[in-house]
Amino acid sequence: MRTFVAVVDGGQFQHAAADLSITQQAVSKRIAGLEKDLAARLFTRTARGALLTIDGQAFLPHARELLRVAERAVASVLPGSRPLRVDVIASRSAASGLMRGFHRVHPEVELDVVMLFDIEKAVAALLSGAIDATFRAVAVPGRPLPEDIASVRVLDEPLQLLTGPDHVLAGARSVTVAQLAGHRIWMPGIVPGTEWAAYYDDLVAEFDLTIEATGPNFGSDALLDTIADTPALATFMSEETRLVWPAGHGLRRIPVTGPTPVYPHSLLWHRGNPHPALATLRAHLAATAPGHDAPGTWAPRWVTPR
Amino acid sequence: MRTFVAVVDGGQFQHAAADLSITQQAVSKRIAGLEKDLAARLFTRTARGALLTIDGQAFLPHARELLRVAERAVASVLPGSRPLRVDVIASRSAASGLMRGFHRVHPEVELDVVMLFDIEKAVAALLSGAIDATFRAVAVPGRPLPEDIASVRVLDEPLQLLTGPDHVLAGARSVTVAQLAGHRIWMPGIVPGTEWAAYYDDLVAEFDLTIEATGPNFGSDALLDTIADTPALATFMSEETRLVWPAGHGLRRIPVTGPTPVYPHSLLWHRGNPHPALATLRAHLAATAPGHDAPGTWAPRWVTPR
DNA sequence: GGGATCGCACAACCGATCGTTGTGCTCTAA
DNA sequence: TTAGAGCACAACGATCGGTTGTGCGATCCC
Repeated sequence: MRTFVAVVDGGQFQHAAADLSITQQAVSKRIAGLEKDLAARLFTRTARGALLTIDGQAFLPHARELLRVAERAVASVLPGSRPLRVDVIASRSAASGLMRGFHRVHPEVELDVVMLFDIEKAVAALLSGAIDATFRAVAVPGRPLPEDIASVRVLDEPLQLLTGPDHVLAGARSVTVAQLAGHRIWMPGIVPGTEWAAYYDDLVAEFDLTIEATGPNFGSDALLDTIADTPALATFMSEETRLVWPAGHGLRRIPVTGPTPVYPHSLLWHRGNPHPALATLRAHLAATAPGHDAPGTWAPRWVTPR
Repeated sequence: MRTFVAVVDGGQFQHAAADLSITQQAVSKRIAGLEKDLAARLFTRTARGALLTIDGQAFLPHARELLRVAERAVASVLPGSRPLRVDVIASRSAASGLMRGFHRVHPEVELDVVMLFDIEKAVAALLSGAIDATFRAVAVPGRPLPEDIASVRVLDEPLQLLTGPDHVLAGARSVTVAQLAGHRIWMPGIVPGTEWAAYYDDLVAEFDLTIEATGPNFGSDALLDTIADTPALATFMSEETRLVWPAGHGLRRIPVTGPTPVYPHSLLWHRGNPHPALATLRAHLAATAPGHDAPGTWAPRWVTPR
């Protein structure tokens, strides 16, 4: 591809050969090979150089695009000034939405979004420089953050109740946390020791709920199927999650109030990280992120204040 | 890249090897080579397979994108059902704008836009199947279209006068064609025998203008420089052309009336062309294209009526 | 706890690939 | 007609990328 583009830009094989520091014969072979693979003639050879055929003209923008993408791919793992690498807790979380908003406002900032397993791995990655920032619920009890890691609260993500059509609460327009006492809340796939586990532990302790966090996570489809078919089961789900499920399931989303449990997101970063885009991200979040600790919401006490 | 993505999808080297019909050792070597080239570890090898590192996670979307682009690149020259290939007369012409509009409405239609030299080459390309459609001013006198080539008028592109700040007409809010008699209109780069040449020949014959079509085209920058600096020179330019020129040039665009010369664009295609997207394009143009032959406009008589 | 199994890496080997040099052909311009 | 520019073909050699064979560490399971 690089050779093809070089010939187009140079106008002739010899020029491209000089550009690439190879012989004209090598360029000829490369182009011949490309034309053979594509089963299409890309250049018309003239006595004064090479001109694009129609096929070549159609191929050219794709070739340039390929080189751009390849360059970005390499840059994404380059130790130097690689794209800003941000960890989010799940692709459908509110943090992911914040990053999309950031990308809309700052499309010039190259981004790579990754998803690490838990806050421990995320903090280790911050310390090692493998990532530049992470959205997490910080300060799980008994595990203070290292000195070098800074954090700010950026967003509270409200949780809603999700039930099937035959659930007792399916008809309710909203429920209070107190009303949930005694009902079975099913949260499969919560791994002990993660911040999610700590969050639900606190929620259970404070409001006397019954949360079944056991069992493997067979994916959201299986979860939704079970919730839809089991009248006695419900689950928590972020308000922002866009669900895609087959019609006819009749799933109900019910706001929870008095108070509304919110999952508190903070941005964490390494104080010594010099990446210029990190400052841009922090400034953007400070300017645009909605508030937190609003009246009528609940978050674990161990969440760092402010 | 393909191997990298296969390992990610399969979860282990062996699985990827089976997918690609090569040995596990070959996969190991490919990944090792990629990691060496990138100077980054992409997988953590475990006893149950391979897991992405943070670098690998950041790299993955770029790798997938690269494969997508490569696939599209190959498809662009595939003889089978390749993208719809449309020829436009210039990248800044109104036809180009029509294609952008089509792409907005039908983003699912894969497009390749090319630019051929003149209508003869374009018609030959239509007949050979190298392109699927072309925007041209059809029926240059003495050269009827072949039987198999169909055409419809789609758009009239009004021309404006472009002058420097010191031109006699620079202050006019609009000029009539009659007022242009005697003034020197400079249109460098018009190649004899093309439809552009035929167009200006007719314009000159009908309104007794002085158009200097001689001289090589040194690019639009040189043209604009000369127009800006030469009080006695003006040129025609499409109303839609967005100019980018240094501040201070003081170029003036002056509408031409009584009548307004318009460059008539038609869509040409091969009657036997079965490309499904061709019908989509024709339907889109029929539904959305502005009218033509409006009162107060002028186009050469040899333009196909209707 | 120890053998069986799983999964990846290293080594040796070998054919295909891709570069080189040398040469010939064709088209253009003087 | 000739000189030169520009690309293709041929022969050759180094490197690359595949294979087979084997080793090593981790996990699983009785």
